[in-house]
Amino acid sequence: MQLIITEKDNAARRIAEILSDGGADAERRNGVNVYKWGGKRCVGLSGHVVGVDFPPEYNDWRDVQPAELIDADIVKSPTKENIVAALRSLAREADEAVIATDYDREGELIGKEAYELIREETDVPIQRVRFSSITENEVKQAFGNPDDLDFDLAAAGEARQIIDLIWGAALTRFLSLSARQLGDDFISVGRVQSPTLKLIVDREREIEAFDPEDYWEIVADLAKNGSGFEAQYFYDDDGSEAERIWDEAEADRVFEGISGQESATVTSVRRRTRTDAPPAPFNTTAFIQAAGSLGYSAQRAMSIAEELYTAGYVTYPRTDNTVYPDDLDPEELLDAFVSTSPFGDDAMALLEQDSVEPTRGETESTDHPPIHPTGEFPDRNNLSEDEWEVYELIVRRFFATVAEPATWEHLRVVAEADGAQLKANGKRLLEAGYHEVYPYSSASETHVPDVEEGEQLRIDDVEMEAKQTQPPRRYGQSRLISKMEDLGIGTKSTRHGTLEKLYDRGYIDGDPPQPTALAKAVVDAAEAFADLIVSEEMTAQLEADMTAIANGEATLDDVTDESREMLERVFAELHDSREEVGEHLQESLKADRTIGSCPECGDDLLIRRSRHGSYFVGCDGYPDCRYTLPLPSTGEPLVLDEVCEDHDTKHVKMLAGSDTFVHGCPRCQAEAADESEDEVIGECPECGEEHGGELAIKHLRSGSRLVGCTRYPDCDYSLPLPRRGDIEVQEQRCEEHDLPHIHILDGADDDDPWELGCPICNYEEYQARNAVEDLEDLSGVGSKTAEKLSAAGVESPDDLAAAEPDAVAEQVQGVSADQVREWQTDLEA
DNA sequence: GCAAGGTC
Repeated sequence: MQLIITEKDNAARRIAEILSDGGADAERRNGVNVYKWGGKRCVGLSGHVVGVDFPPEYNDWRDVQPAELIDADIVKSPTKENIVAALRSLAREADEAVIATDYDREGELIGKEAYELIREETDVPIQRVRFSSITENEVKQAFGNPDDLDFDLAAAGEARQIIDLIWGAALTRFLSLSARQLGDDFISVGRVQSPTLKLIVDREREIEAFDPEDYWEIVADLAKNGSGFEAQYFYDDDGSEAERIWDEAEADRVFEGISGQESATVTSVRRRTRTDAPPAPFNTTAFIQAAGSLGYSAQRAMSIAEELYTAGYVTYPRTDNTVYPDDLDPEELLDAFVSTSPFGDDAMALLEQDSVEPTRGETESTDHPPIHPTGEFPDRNNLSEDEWEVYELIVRRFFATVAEPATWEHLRVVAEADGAQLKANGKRLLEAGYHEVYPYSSASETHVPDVEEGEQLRIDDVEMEAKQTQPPRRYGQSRLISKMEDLGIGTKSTRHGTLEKLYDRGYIDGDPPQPTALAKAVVDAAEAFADLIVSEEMTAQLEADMTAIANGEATLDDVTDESREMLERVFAELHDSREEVGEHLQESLKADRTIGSCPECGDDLLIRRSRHGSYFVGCDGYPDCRYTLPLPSTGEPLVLDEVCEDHDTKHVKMLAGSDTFVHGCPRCQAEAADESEDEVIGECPECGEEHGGELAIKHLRSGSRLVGCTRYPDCDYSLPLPRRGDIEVQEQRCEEHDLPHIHILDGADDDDPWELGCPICNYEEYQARNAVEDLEDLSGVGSKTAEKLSAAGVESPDDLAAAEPDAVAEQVQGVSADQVREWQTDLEA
């Protein structure tokens, strides 16, 4: 039997299809898909299935000096047990193996990992095939000319793994230990995350150091016949054009001069035609950027693209390539859209062009094509709105890459008034070209009328605007990702994840991301003692070393030994500064948690964590001062820059994924609760009859509101109410529970309140909805299936776990008993 | 529990 190994299941399926001429069957082994036909088996890995780490005796951070990690052994162990087991068992049945992982460095290393696992089972021949895209031609060609694994290239990848682990782990542990941050809140550094963080911190430093300067600009409204347009004053500044006037008296003088004139005389008219080339095919970075301008975060854009890829609608979304491969026939792909809505007309128009010649970007690589639609067309109803919007972006980008350039007419008019020059730049779209099919890049025109030299233009109005120079802008997420690409740090698959990591570590917050005091302290410390780890130079050096290993000019040991020596020197320096570094980090951690000063003793008011893990606001003077304020029980608190004017206290935001909300000033929240009175609305269903408990609308000091029993804490019956909006009790009462209906006014539109209805009914509906949503979250239960299940009485994961598989299969069309058993196994896990 | 790199 011949065993074929690919990097992912998707590639395994497609290669099996090609090599078997569509005759392959799929079976499962250890939960892994295996495709079989004739004497062949094809299995997909899931990227790396083994990982590097230190031996277990190095696991205790307190027991091991961080520097000891530098010379510690490094062991490889399976990270995907089921796949490794499937591979081993297939290997025992094989009499030859072929490695068909991606055609790049990491693919070669993943191939070597598979090679070593197979070698532990058998000594059958193992070959390597390489192809740059999974098409019939390329794949058959590659399998007809197998080669050997490139162990030097794989070793280059291993050197990276080792260096990243040693530097990252040793320095991360050092900083975490020095600041006594050992729990979930450890302080991390790494070859990619730290230079990225430094980009953000450096920009913030520029913004903080920025000293704004005053300047003035003068704009005149000119008119020819009835047609008005704006023209801006400019002057010659050492051969270049300048609009900003730095001296107020000078600005006044120019302003008065122009204002005293009735008209301006045209001194020059220049017309130019400019072509505006269509964009290059999408690589990951360009895609993230385009999705970013539609409002998607980098992470969200990638996760939608991955779903579209898994569903078969778009190609692999992780790619650097910006040149379509030869085997992509653009006309054939356009054809696939001709009969679809809403793309049919555009596809037809593109096919009618004289030629369909795609644009080419700068990077051509061998692993995956640029992101483009596959031609498999989704049913719009099966996609969420976001998925559809991103799909449309990818389709339209493909359209744009095969469309004609746009042409613009630029018209520049200069007129003179009182010796001052005024300019107007007009822009008119002559040929829309690719803009017809790609509405995402701006095609807006600026109107300037046709004029001739010597013509008089009426001056309708003149304005002088006082302005200030602005600090540089913070980098947005997609800007950071393209900056990372420019600097060569991270990869197409990891850059968006690195940003996510910086958020998780408490280094940045908000969008555009803003660094915390901790982030600044980490960058300070690294700059002082381990400059390399915050510099893109580390990656550049590593790349050069890896190239040398791949070319056989250096060995893995040469490179890793040298790197170990450099890190030894870093630790020699760090040794004496451990306390100083730790103190600086701790001060910054405290600054990030400080919201103001204590109203009772004036000490710092901090966000603290109780022994049970819940957050609250407490005084730094504890135990002498016992002032506290509660915080909401959901989410992680984040201190905002915004300050409450009444209490000189910073606002707090609670981060809880999609339930994130701004709590505001904790003192205001507590005071509002103290001043509010409970409003009784009915009898407590739990203890009303027996003890006379009543239900009341209550405001808690933590900012939450609820309908709860007046006998609390003897009776803890309660129903949650929304955190925001005015609560309005209605006349209308619920017949079943004898409680008044409730409306929530969010202030935006008082005529259209949120009609909550009876609080008990509302809460019951809310719970039922949540249960069905939990059902949908189970892998394999789509929203349609969840609907059908709940119609059959299976309304929550608990119901499903308790259900009789055969009975469910009988009641719900399209669901088998085996399927139900599989869900039940997942539920137990 | 540390990194970065694959993949889901």
